[in-house]
Amino acid sequence: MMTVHEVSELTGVSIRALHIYDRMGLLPASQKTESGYRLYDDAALERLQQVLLFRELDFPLKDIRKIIDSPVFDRNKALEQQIELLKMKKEHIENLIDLARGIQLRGVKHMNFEAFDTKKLDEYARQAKESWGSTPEWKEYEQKSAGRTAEDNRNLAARMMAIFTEMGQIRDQDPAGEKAQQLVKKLQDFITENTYTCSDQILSDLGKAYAGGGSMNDNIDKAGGEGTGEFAHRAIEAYVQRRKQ
Amino acid sequence: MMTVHEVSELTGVSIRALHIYDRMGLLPASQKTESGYRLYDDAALERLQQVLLFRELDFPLKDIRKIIDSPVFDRNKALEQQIELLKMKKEHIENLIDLARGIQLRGVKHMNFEAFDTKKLDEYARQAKESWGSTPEWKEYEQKSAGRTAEDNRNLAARMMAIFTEMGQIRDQDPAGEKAQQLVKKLQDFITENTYTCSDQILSDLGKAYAGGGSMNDNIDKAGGEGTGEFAHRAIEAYVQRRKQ
DNA sequence: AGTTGACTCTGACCTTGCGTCATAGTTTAC
DNA sequence: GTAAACTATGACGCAAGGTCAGAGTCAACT
Repeated sequence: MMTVHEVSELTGVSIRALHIYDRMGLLPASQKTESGYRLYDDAALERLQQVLLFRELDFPLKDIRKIIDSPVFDRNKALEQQIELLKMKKEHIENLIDLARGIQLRGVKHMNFEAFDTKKLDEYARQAKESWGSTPEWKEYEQKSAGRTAEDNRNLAARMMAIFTEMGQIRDQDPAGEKAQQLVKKLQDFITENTYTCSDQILSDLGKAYAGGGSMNDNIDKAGGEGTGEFAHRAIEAYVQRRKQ
Repeated sequence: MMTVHEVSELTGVSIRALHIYDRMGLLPASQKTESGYRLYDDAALERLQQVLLFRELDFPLKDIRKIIDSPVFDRNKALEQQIELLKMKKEHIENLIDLARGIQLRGVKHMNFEAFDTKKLDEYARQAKESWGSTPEWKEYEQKSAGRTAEDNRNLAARMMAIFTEMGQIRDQDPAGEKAQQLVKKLQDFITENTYTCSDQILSDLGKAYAGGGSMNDNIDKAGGEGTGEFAHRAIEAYVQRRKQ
């Protein structure tokens, strides 16, 4: 657990910015002390890394939040897009260097402004944003979450984590057992109710993230104890397999 | 002469931005029609190119104006700095690409935020800015121009140009002749009075810019007729040489 | 000559992403 | 137990425009 100061030192993000990111839900503090001090864990840092990559690409913070919180968010897809955009930006800068060198050597008489043109880059960024906000799942999520405050969202997250805490309590039992299967159904219903229709396919995808070693995994293990994410993954697989027949 | 629309199309700068740049003196319209429409000539475009290079490097517009209008402004020095900064920016982006690739391949467990660090870049940019604002000439200029409005500045520019118009009228005569030499002295005094103490050395440097084929040259030729810049250059050289003895 | 459509002007207000106090409570270290 | 260092909230300020609104201008077609 790190304080704002420590996070700020480590990442170069100002304390003021952390306040803002917290309040707008872009990077909520993982926890708060009784006196209201913000504390951040590794999952938060991981999220911050994502945020900073998007920020570097001049995405509006609201959009970043939307993208990262999108029900269909996929880190790898995001990284690919980010790399692509970074490459375009690099190219853009190379063009500017060439332009500046050209002026140095041959004077300014060319009047070439193409190097400043960011249309391609902007267009790609627009597409990238759209790719997160135009799926049916997202539309549904938008509707259901309209008018929700950051408070509400934290509340929902807490209720979701409560389910994983329950799972954690039986993680030494059979993932295909009745209690575990009931909890999986409870989870699926909860997601459907509060975010978007959670098909078995989507549930299965989520399950992979729960055990994938990412921030999801960490969060879940924190709620239910070491190995809960892995357990949830197996329980979900059993659930989905059974329903296939 | 181009309209705002045309300039906007050519350069990608919005019309609104052009309005703002005009009002703040960063990029004054070269001329206005009776009805108040802004018109831009090639010298303005040249200046805009400089502005955009600095803007790309996230220099505040006010600083850009200061730098470009600095009595000691030197296009080549500026270009060198810009290239250096662009190279650093490029490197920064390359680091980010590496970071993103690393996360893709090996997961996020490294928690490396160094790639986001812009301290080196910021520091260099700070130095670059300072290098324009810390010469004695600049300090003097700051004092003399304190409280001057954009209107005042245009006025001064017009009075300066009037001197070149006078020069233009005698540009078929001897640059070392009495009339020409009087005008050079008038110019030197005008600069000393309104900007900073214009030593013979500085005057000589300025003279080179007047004939160098840049925007200065263009502006002067526009005020006094083709060849006036060249004439001014020679007149100044004669003036300075004579005073050396 | 009149009208239409595309431009342009100014001015006022809105927005983003913070920086900068001010004020007040909290924790840590000696 | 007190100083020094942190932290929180809130209010305000700022840059660099975007976005109308209201009004004038210009070119072109009819």
